[in-house]
Amino acid sequence: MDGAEFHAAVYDTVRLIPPQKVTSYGHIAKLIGMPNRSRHVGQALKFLTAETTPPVPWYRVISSSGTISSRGPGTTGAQNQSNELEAEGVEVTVGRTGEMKVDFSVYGWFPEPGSI
DNA sequence: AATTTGACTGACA
DNA sequence: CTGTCAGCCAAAT
Repeated sequence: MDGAEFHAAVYDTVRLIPPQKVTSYGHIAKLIGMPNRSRHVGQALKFLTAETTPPVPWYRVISSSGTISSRGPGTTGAQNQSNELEAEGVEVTVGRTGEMKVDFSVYGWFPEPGSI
């Protein structure tokens, strides 16, 4: 599997995430069959943002601790991501420091590899 | 060619 | 709760 196939595998897996559900980078990597490529999942996702067909719901992928990665100062990305999630009906908890969290016990999606 | 970076994770203090 | 450390690897510097 080369870089392009890795990208395609990530996109396909992200598209499998059901509405109103979220999962983590590490689990995406696991589903692909490469549990130690969590960082590259993030790299593949940042390369998106452009309109793809069909679209990739990248905003349903967050860190394993249930928090949305801030990626840079300002209200870029992360704020938009929480907006998208709330639009889907996912409850996003925001603390006083701007921390954005999603309750995995309610919205988490972690199927076993091979069950999909 | 060598070093650093990064939308990460898990374990531990 | 916060912070540190090690493991991971393609891409960027």
